[in-house]
Amino acid sequence: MGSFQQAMQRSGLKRTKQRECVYNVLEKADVPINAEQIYKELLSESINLSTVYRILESFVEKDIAIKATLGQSVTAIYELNRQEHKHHLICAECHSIVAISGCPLEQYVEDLSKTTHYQILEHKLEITGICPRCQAKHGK
Amino acid sequence: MGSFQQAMQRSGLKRTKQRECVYNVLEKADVPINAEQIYKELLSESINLSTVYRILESFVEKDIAIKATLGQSVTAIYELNRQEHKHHLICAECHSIVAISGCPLEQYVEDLSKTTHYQILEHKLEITGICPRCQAKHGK
DNA sequence: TATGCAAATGCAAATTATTTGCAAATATTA
DNA sequence: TAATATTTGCAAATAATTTGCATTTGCATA
Repeated sequence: MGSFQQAMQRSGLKRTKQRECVYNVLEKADVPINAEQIYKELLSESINLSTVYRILESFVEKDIAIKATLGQSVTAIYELNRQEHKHHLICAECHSIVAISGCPLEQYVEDLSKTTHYQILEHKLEITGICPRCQAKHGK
Repeated sequence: MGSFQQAMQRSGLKRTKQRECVYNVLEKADVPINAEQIYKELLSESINLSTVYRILESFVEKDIAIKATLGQSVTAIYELNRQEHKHHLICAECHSIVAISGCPLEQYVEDLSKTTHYQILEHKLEITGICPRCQAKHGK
């Protein structure tokens, strides 16, 4: 069974063409994307933008997707809730997002839990910089 | 000299009543706040909301303040750019924010810069958990 | 201390991101 | 296949933020 079908089954959401389209776009994206980007990706399917928003909302509600905001941007971004824990590198100029492999914080978070007595649930690390391409633009 | 006056002098921004008001609100806030909150705080001064936004923009431009978004919220929040680099521990239940002393990422960020060829500017770490007090509530 | 001018502000209107009401369409279940 | 609760499309509403433009103000300098 496809992972979309599984997700619908577990969550109790109906298996519609629109949900499948949005799911597929999220699945093939390797960085978080916003509603507008998903909508544009699906122009040929002529899904309504408000439907995209509603689908994303339902996905977040059911833990199928994760909603977040990054940096100074005020646009919500979404990604499939894959188990793997990931962080991102954001370019301050072109706003491109790159995933970083590995998490430098595992041990730290464990220690922190002991010293603060917080029950740590999750963490988010955002690193901002200038990507090599934008640096090159300056060099010229 | 007040730190507002200093900030205006260093940045070259004019020292206006409105800027001083916004600065003071930011200065006395110990967590980041949004434009609407600042506006409401200043109702008695009757500053226009768009002026608040413009002032915040100019502060961010001049590194007097820092703009960010947190979690799933799509509203920008602002805080004075106090030099100290800090991370925060956020309680998922009572939403209290606690500052963490020390940064576990200094070496990591330096290494990352070498491997990715990004010119790293800054980073933000958000740790979410349940604070001891909220845990205790459950225990009962 | 007055004056000129760029910068800053207020106000209203525009834009962008997101949400909502409602009627029509569709998936699921019996 | 019919019944029904869910989902979608569309248009309009709302929330957050930005912009154009006329007016005001801070500050340099005469």
